[in-house]
Amino acid sequence: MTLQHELTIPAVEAAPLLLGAIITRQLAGNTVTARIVEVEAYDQLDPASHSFKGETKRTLAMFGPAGHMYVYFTYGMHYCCNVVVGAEGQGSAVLIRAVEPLSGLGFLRERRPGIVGDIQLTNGPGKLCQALSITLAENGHDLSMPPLKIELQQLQKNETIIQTTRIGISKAKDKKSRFYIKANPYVSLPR
DNA sequence: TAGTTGATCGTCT
DNA sequence: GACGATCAACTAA
Repeated sequence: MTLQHELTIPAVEAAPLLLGAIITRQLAGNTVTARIVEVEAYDQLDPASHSFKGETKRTLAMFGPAGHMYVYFTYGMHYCCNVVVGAEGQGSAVLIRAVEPLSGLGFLRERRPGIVGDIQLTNGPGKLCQALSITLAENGHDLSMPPLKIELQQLQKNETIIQTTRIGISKAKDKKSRFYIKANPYVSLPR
């Protein structure tokens, strides 16, 4: 079963599946691993989704095959990364909102100078992209291959998935498309 | 501690 | 020419 195959399902089903998945990032001789603890589902029927208005040059990767990366740049200074899901051409993706660093903490701190605690390194979409050095260069990358890889994992027995409303956007705020692991300290919080 | 705003640019209208 | 799936610094109280 390939990653692409496992993720060829609707975004709302792929989102909980991606919780607990392990990200392996190799960069400049360093290997960093992290676990996904918070995600958000987007599909083409969602007014807040970049794919809502159809395929454009910018959102091209979002319409590609599942298991690839969709990276976009926003607010003039932040990148956000998504895992493309669903059938090719469908325009569904799951935004990675927060991860829990497992190894390579030193490298992450290096990427985010001035950050004190471990939690603030990766508890937000813009933050984790900076920490993992994810930019437009990773747009469209196949996530079953190094240097950026995702492997699905079972959650621990004592971990629970919470589904709730979204954060940080103005359109379709009330959709319950956000999923996170209950009581995980690395989950981003409402402001 | 809650609320506001500046930074900064690719993409779309 | 306006805006955004954000973040952090600042202000007021």
